[in-house]
Amino acid sequence: METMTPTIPAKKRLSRAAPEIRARSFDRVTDRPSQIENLLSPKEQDRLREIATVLEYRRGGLTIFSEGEDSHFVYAIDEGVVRISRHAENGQRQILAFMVSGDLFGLPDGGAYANTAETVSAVRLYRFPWQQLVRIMLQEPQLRLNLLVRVAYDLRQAQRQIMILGQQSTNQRLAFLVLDFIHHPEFFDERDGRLRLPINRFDLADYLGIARETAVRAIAKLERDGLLRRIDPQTIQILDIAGLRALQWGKRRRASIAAE
Amino acid sequence: METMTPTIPAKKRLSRAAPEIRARSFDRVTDRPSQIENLLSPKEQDRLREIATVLEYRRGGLTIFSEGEDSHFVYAIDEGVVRISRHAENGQRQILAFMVSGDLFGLPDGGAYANTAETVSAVRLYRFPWQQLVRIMLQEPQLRLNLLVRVAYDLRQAQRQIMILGQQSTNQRLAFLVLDFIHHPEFFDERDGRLRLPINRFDLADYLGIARETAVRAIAKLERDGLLRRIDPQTIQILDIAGLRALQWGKRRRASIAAE
DNA sequence: CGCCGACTTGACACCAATCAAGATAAGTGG
DNA sequence: CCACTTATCTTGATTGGTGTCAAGTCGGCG
Repeated sequence: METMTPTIPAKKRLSRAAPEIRARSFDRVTDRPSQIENLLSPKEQDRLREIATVLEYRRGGLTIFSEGEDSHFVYAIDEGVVRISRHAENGQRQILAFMVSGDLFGLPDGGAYANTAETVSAVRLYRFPWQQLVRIMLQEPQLRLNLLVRVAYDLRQAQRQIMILGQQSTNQRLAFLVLDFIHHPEFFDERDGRLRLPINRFDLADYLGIARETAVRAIAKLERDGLLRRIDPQTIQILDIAGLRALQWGKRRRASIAAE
Repeated sequence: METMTPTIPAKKRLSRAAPEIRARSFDRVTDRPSQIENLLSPKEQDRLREIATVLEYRRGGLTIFSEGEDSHFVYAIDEGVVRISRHAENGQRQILAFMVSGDLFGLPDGGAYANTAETVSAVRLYRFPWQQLVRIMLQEPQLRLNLLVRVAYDLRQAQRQIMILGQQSTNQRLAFLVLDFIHHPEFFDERDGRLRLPINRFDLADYLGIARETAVRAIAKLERDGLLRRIDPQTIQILDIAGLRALQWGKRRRASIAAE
């Protein structure tokens, strides 16, 4: 819920007078819970439950829907992890987001799904018929506004991902991913510092926009630096959270001089 | 308006049985006009005009708002180009999008702007007080739904940018940018094939997530390959659109074997 | 036990970031 | 209008990072 509103130094604004020099600034991490329960009144939740179907996927690797298919349903995750991806013509896959419990996905784009959704682990989710959802929204103004808030939140997250892919080095990207997962208690055990990565190296690489081997090497690098330790391929122990935080916003290879 | 819904070959879906091999697929380019006029009825446009203020910025490089500032207004562009960017703590800047006439920006995120908006050229835009806009939306259900559509569209665009940054090579990214601008008649003259790039190399690089010099070299490369020709730094002549299209989805350095 | 898939590490080539320097264009003031 | 300043664009040389290929290890499962 940390909606930080830091002040920005006006004099450090990028101006014509400081050419080819970038202004020093900050990043607002829009990192707030996205539980559907937090956004809906009990009454609205009841309305939704009436039209919801519970779906169970017993293992990972199953397709919920594919990009280009006609879209009739919207989904909300009750438990498990789902990957949202998009494929290029040449077969390249980019994972746009990992969805966890409480997240919403499958909003239609011109009647069709824009992305592909697949299970990463066993998943239980709610399925809402889009047409009925629209009908309810017409009656419940607040619900529609909440949906807008959700989409706006997803947009912020996507923009954050653009920042990471466009500006951060491989190691920094990995630090982001690790720190993101740490916020989910279902994966991170605070007592022993162990983090279970629910995704394999392949998905991890396609999410960070790097090659599998590079992802492995990045993990090995963080291990050499004493920031974490590999227990097994799916489990790591976090040794230095502060160090990870320092890494994620530290200087990049592509250093840009701040306007002083 | 090209809402393509290509069929997806079901057998080429990624499966556990084909490990470490990525499925061949496609990309749905959600490339449709985003003119506010197309989405609103005359009546709704009138309601909006009542509360709108027209702002004029005489040159580029001016700040409309900065990330972290309290947000009270939403903006729509009538003419000119605006860059939406976000800054990291270490001073790195990522340009998230270039907004042109008809585009909407400045939606608040928890009462504050999540991004920075600056003029790239002389700009005329409409400014809407957020509070009044919310009031109108409560009375006009359709308007709110339209706003949702707009945000959903922006989300698709952001996801497209994630794909480009995560999967495409430098030359391919440049091809994307060029082909995007070609769709805007205000920049591209179909008769002589001349395209005026309204942004400088610095902005271009920060948008594509590369260094300035790399952007220049990428342009030089496309020129050597006969795809375009530099008239002056801000103007290029497109010589081979088909070649650019082939480039943007062609094989990447990070080649992934398609499941055949 | 043998197979297969996921993970890991090494070698190498290539691309892109960086540093440096120069060329061109755009303002600015006399 | 010109001299001067400044910003932007461009190219070269160098180095580090990362994709790719190849090989090997580990663990699960039949």
